[in-house]
Amino acid sequence: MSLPMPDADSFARRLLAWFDVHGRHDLPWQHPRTAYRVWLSEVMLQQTQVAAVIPYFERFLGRFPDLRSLAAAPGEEVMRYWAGLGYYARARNLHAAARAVVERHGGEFPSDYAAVLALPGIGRSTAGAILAQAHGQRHAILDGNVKRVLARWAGIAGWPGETAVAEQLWACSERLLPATRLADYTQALMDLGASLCSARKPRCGDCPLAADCRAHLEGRTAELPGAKPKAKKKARPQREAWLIVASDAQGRWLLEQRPGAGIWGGLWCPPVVDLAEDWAAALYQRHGLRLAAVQTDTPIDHAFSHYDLRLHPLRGRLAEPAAAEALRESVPHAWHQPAELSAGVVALPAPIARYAERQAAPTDLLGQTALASVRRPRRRAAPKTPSPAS
DNA sequence: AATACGGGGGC
DNA sequence: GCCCCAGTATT
Repeated sequence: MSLPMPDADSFARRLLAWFDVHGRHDLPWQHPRTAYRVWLSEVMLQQTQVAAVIPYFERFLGRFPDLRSLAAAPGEEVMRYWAGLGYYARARNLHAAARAVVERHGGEFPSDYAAVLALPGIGRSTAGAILAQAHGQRHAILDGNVKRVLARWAGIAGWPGETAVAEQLWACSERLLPATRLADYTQALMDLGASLCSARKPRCGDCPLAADCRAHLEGRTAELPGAKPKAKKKARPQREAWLIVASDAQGRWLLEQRPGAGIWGGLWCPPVVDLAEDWAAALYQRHGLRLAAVQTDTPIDHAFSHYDLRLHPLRGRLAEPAAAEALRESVPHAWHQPAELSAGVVALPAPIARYAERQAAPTDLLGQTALASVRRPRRRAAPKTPSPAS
C-alpha cells in the first residue's frame, strides 16, 4: 500500500448524494425495511438478479408475511414458493434459520452480528447487508457488485475468487464505511454496481466516483476486477437419462421426491433413470410398477453450471391398476395431474414444470402450446431419442 | 483452496 | 452459445 487511500468520507458523501437522486428507493424490501424482509431479499438475491427476485419476493411474503409464519410452515410448502429460483439449499437454509431464530431468539431476528452470522445460509456479506439495511449498523458487505466497484475504484487487481484479493477488497470495503446512513450507503454501493459500474460498459461519465477512480483514470475498467483464470478447456460433461412419466387411470403422474442434497434437492420430479440403466427394472424396483403403451417425447435439454443434462421423456400407462400394497414406500412419492403441476401444487424443477405445462395445455395448429407464458427450452440440433426397448 | 449449487438474462 | 449475476456450505 504505497498510495494513500483517498478520503473515505468524500467517497461516501459523493456516493450518497448520487444515491439520493439516482438510487433505487422503491424496491419491495425497502418498505418497510424490517430485518425479516431484508433477510429474505438478501437470500433471494444471492446469485440472482433483482428483476428475477421481485415477483418471487412478493409471492413468498404474501404466504409467509413474518418470520413465525415461515418457521411454522412445512418445508414442503417453503420449497413450493421457491421453486424456479434455483439454488434450493438457500430455501432449506432459510427455513432452518427461521426455526433457529424461534428457538434461539424467541422469534425475533437477532441484531447481533455473530448471532446473525451463525444462522444457516447467512455468510459474511449477507450478515452485514441485513444489519446495515435493517438497523443501520456499521458493517461492510462484499457482493459481486461491490467487488466490481471497489476493485475499480481502488485499483485492486487479480481475481476476487483468490483469497488474497478478496481480503484486500474486504479491507477496502470496511475502510470506506461512513459513520452514518449505513442503510442507504449499503444500498447505494449495490445500486452503483448494478447500474453505472456495470461489468461491460460502465458509464464513468455519470459516476460520482470517477474523479479518483483508479481504473477510470488509468483506462483499466475493462480489466478490473480481474477475470477467473481460464479453466483447462474441460468440455462440459453431457449426461442423459430417462424421465419416466407414469400415468394412472386418471391421468395422474407418478412423482418422486428427490434427495435433499444435490441437483434439485427436495423437489418433486418423475423418476429419473440413467440412460444406461434398465428403466423398467428400476421403476419396478423403486415403486413396484410396470408400464404399458410406452412412447417417447422430444428430449428435454437442461444446462447446469457443470454439466448438460438431456432427459428423454418416456410416457406410459400403468400396466395394471396400482394396488396400494404394491407401491413401495422406500422412495417418497405422490400422484398429480399435469395441470396441477403447472399450477404450482408441488415444487418442481423449472424444466419439468415447463414440460408438465406443455402436456397439460391445449396445443395450436403449430403444435406449440397456446399459453404465452411457456418458454420453449433451449435445444441442441436434432436431438435423438434412443429406443426405450430394454 | 477448490468445488457444488440453478435459472434467467444480456449480447 | 457464452458469460454474468446482491454467496454460502462443503470437502
